[in-house]
Amino acid sequence: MGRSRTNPAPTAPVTARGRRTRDALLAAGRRLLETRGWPAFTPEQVAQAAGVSYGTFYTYFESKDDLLRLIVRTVAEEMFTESLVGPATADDPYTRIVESNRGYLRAWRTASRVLRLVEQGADSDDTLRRLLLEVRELYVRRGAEGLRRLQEAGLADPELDPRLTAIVLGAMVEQMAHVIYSLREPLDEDEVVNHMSKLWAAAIGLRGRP
Amino acid sequence: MGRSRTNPAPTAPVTARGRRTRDALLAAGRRLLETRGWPAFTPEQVAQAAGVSYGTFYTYFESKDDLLRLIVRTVAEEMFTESLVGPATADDPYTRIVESNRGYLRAWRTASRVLRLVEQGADSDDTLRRLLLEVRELYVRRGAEGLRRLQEAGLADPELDPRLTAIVLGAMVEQMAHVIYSLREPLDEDEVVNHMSKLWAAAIGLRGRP
Amino acid sequence: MGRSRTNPAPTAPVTARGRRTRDALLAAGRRLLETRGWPAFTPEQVAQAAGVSYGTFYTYFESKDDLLRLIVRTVAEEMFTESLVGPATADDPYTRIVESNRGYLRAWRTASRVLRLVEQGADSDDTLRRLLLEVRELYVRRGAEGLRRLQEAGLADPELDPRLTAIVLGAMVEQMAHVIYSLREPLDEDEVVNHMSKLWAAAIGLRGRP
Amino acid sequence: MGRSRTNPAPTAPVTARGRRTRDALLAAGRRLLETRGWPAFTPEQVAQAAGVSYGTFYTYFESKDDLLRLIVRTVAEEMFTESLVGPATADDPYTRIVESNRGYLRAWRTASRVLRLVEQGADSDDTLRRLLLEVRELYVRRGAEGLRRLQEAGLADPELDPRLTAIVLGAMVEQMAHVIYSLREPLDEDEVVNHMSKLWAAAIGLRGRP
DNA sequence: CATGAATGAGGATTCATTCAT
DNA sequence: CATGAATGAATCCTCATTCAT
Repeated sequence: MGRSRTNPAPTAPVTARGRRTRDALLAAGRRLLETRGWPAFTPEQVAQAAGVSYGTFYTYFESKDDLLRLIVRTVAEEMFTESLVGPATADDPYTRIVESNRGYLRAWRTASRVLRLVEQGADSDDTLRRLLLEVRELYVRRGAEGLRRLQEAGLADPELDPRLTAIVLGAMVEQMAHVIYSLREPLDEDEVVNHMSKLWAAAIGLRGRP
Repeated sequence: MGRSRTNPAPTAPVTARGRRTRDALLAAGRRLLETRGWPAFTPEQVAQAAGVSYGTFYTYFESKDDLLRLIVRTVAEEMFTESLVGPATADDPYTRIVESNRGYLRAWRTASRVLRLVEQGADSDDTLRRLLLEVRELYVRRGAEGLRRLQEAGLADPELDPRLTAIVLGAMVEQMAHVIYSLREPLDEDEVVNHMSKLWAAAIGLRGRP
Repeated sequence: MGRSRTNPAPTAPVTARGRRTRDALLAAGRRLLETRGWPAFTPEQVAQAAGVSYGTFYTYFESKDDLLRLIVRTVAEEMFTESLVGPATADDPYTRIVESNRGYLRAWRTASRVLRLVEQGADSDDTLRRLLLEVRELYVRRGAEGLRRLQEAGLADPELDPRLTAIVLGAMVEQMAHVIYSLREPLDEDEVVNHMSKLWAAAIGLRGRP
Repeated sequence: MGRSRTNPAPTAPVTARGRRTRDALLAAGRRLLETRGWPAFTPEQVAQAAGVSYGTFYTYFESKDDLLRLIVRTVAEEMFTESLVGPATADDPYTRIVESNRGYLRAWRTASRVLRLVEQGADSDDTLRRLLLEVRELYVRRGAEGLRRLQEAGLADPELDPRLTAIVLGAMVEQMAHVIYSLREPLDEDEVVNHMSKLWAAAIGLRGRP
């Protein structure tokens, strides 16, 4: 990390086999990072977990940092994608909050570990930091818009600042994902989702639920 | 061959000078950890930052881990202490919520960086992991009790599970501390405190505010 | 933080080149230990003596201790092997004693330095200590059996306890190897062998020599 | 060890208290060396074992090597002294051999550990090496003279070279001391002394015993 | 003299990266 | 492309010795 680069920049794999190897390394790297944390995230262990030889790592990645960036990008992309799923499955606003919270919680479930790992690595360059901020921003915006729409429909307290409210909501859900999935506080996911939704509905003064 | 530690474990400093040096090392270690993260937390850099020579580090700490444990303990203790400050400064329940949120936010402000750093590596040290859990538990309990009292006084929604509610509240505040102080989202502390309090008051159905 | 070994333990070399390097390291380690003693036995010096770079040491050995164990095992095995050479080359019992003493002396010549070195540090490694005891035991048993056979054939004093006698004999030869080869007392090997044999033959009351 | 000397040469203690402290350090150093081996022989541990503070070590000894030299000299002197005790307590030559062997064995009992430790320390300067050789020489000479006297009195095989015979005898006893006291082979001291004596008497063709 | 803190060179080990085959 | 060996800077830790009080 942080060494000066002298490696030849690996080119994209051209053969199918090459692509498979590369994918295996990516997957192995991510799995290691998620399950065994930063110390296990070494080129050697990644290669081994992917079932290829040590040196092969550098056939596909310029450096360890290179792989890390790619993993984070992948995780971020998944979160972007996930955030688009079923933007309005239900009619009932409360049910939409529940669904949104559940989706949000699950998105963080997958990503939380990796993202937190990166967040504190002082090594992590600014590209990553900005990427993380973008991911958060996406969710914030989505939440803010949802609230605005409710306010416009007269279903939520019109005094609340949508953006700030969404930030606070996002913080709550993100940290709960960490509490449940990483710290392993013995809580039932469904119960938490329901509770958070109930609290949130009350917090924004949601009208229109039974 | 096994080496089995022949040197005695470092003892507490006897002279004033020793105490000063030790304190300087502790402070330097904590500062480094907070400001420059894990990679900067090396005995060499800590010693240098404290203005003493390399080996002096080991006059006072058995190992790098030893110092880390002490720092985390210090941070945790500060949070315990801070949690006791002014348990009931105000009569008005809403004001109490505001004050409590402000205190909570500030407690995490100091500790958040260090505690998150440790959280990741905490796989390897159960002592620390347990300490972190205790700190969180303290805040959870305090929040749950506050809510219960409000419920008993007929001032809050009696249906809410106090513990779960407190966990969610804690998650919100802790993560907001991170968002504000580490990610440096440009938010005004007072505004955030007020907003969180307002949301929370509504969430628990607080009665008795103007 | 505990660190808990993330790198895999070194595996046996796969290529011929690897085998050569590993052998060179083993040989260099042993040579250093024999000729320049414990303080010269550092991974750095071993690597340098083997003509490879510093880190290569750890490609083949888990640690300095690991190499030491291997060396001692090698030395011990050589002694086991050597102890089997020509168990009965001569008919004449006296000649057999001479040959046995010469073999014994030479076995210790090679091993003495290394084994004594380890004997001191052996507090810390029971594996090695036991190995050393086994080597000695092997020679003791062999000597005891030889004596018993002579006694049964009516060629040696039947009153002597075979085991104790063999221990004493072993002690004599082992220490003479040290005196000659390590302390460099200027003595002729042949002369010493003959003298020891003569004394020993008389000591056990050997009959049947001219 | 082996550092260039910049220390002021400690002077001999003038006060009684000074002498006591110095003696305590010497004793502690020797005890540590004998009982816990080389790794425990550090200035710090010696000071601690002597009940004085760390720095005091250097009030009395120029260096760790300095103390080591003094210890070895002390041990050597004891062996010199011991070798003079009762040079002819008994009339009977066999009894004299027994007594001599017992004395020899015991002398090595005390010294063996320390002397072997020093023997292999490549650090140990030539002064020590020469001292060790002198100690051995003393015992060799004594043994050789004893044998010569027996030969002149017609009580021992006149063909034996006295010096070589004494060297071999010395080797046997010295190593037996090691086997018994350091390797802790479970042997009875008296039995060993008697057995060695019997063997030796036969080896030199001693006449004149019952 | 005694004390306890300070020093820093030296030693063991790790691991990201490069290289020869 | 793949492989496994080689490299060496960086890191943690030890300990003999020096120094300030």
